[in-house]
Amino acid sequence: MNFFDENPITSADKCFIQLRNDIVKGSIEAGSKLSEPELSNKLGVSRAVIRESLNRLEACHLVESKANVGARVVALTAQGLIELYQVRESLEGMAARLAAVNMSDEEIEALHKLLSSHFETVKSDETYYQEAGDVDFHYRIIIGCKNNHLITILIDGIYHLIRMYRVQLGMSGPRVTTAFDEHKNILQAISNRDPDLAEMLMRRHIVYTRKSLKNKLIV
Amino acid sequence: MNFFDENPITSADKCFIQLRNDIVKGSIEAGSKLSEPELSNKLGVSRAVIRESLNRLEACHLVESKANVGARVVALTAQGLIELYQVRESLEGMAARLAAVNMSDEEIEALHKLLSSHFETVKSDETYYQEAGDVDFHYRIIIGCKNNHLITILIDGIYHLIRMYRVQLGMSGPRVTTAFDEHKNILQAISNRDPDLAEMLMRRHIVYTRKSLKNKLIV
DNA sequence: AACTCACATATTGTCGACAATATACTCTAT
DNA sequence: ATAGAGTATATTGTCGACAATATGTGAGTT
Repeated sequence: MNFFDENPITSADKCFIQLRNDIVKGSIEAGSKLSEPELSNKLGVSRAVIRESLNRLEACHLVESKANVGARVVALTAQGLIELYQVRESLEGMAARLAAVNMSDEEIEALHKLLSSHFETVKSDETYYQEAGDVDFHYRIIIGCKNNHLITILIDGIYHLIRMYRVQLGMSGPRVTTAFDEHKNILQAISNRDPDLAEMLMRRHIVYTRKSLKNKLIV
Repeated sequence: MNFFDENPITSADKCFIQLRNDIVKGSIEAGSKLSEPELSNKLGVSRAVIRESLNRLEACHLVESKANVGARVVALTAQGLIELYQVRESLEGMAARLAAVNMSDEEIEALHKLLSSHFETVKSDETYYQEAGDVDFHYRIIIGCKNNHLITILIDGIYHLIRMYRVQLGMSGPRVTTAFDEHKNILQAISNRDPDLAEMLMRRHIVYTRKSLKNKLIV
């Protein structure tokens, strides 16, 4: 029997992750066409592998494809950003609600420590917080909700699209410290096992973020 | 130039729809293995087409697959049902909220008429309402929210899984008339352009439904 | 009898080729 | 010169075959 049950990573997995990173990062630019033969050459795999990767990318809303025409990277639009954040508000609000009930005391304790360490970093370096810290905080609450459907939809489904908007529109700025306080309050509600308040605060937090993004989107 | 821009349906599309129906209906039973060669023979298409269909079914959470092992139809569990309905509560609540703002007066008027016709049917035949009427009501509100992300996640993503639970666990019974009243109240809130109330009523409606399902699930 | 290891079988992963469809181009007619 | 039709090219959709991995079977050992 194998002790190390390491899950095997297929070519399609690697291609999918590679392409996903390139798209989020912008190396493959938003709205551009994804030619199967071209990618096949570039990545050194067969078209079958590329096609499977593209299907998965479509499932997480990073590409759109039409039959007999092909796949394109999604376009980043103001409307799309708003719609995405409305979905996020809804789902992460529910995640916070469930986390207030389902997170273990250990997880909550660990999250307190994470926020403390963020506080130290915030004072010295603003950028770190926005790029990794915020993501990490939300990530832990999503995991803490213990609802596998919700986790899948958020992490596999829309998380990377959110990252794509953040990376390519360059999120950072004056919201850093206020966002930090909002995180603190959300965690407090979860610590108090108050689902209603946790959901409300998370939704407000996301609405605020959306509004601040909207301002910057004079693209 | 073609006048009728009918979108071409590929073999993979047809297979996907066929398999989806069979899974929802239970012809392919929950939890069973989906063998690629077997399906390939049965449906008379190549494995490539089957594989693409299976990938799409995985994207709507109707099958789960492991690398080098294969795909299985999802199992229907009490826990899964609860998780699914929590997601539904969150997303359809948001849909109702947005519908209160974004639905056109014409759409609202049409929905009033739909409910009236349901009322007639409810009095004579209970089953119709639960199977088609309820679905149709929710469907129209989802479309009415005008948020394409939300629409995609609900319709393409989890709608059919909900149907699968409903069909295979046999939903019907004493909730018919109370559910009808709840629909009426939700629509009233939307008519009044009251997003907060619309969301709250929709969420309650779904929570009630979940609880009544949970009672029947002594499976 | 139960366990382990090796082998045989079946299934999934990947590939290259052909068919069907869409796109780009050229040539003609107005 | 422009619009349209027809052809040429390229891309996507589908297929069958081979390679890699997992599953099932049976012999051999304790």
